[in-house]
Amino acid sequence: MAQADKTDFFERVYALVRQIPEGRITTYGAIARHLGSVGSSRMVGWAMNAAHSAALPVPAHRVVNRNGLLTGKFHFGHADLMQQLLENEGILVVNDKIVAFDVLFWENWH
DNA sequence: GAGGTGACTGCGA
DNA sequence: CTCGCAGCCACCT
Repeated sequence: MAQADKTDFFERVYALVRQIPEGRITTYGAIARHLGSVGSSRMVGWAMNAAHSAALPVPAHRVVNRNGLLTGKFHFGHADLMQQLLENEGILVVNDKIVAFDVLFWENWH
């Protein structure tokens, strides 16, 4: 299976994000930590950038920063799109920030 | 081959 | 509480 190298890195991120149930969210640090690279949190965000080219849809709107702030909302094509997607799943967002984000925080990968 | 950038995080002042 | 700096790894020019 020596076909995917660094591409596998993105797939790992996509896999984790897709495993997030509807109405739940996670953080870049949690994903990076699960990947085994806590300091590579930036790579997680970069993987999301490639998510736009992903064959399957990646609920990147469920991924926010450590503060629960919609940092990547600007990359969804529209600044309010990410918030609309979250609200559409029952997640309340105020000031581009997720309410009770620590409660909705998904980290069941452990 | 080298430099710069980036959807982050943590710690110090 | 707010602001600034350094670390991290992959991609782009």
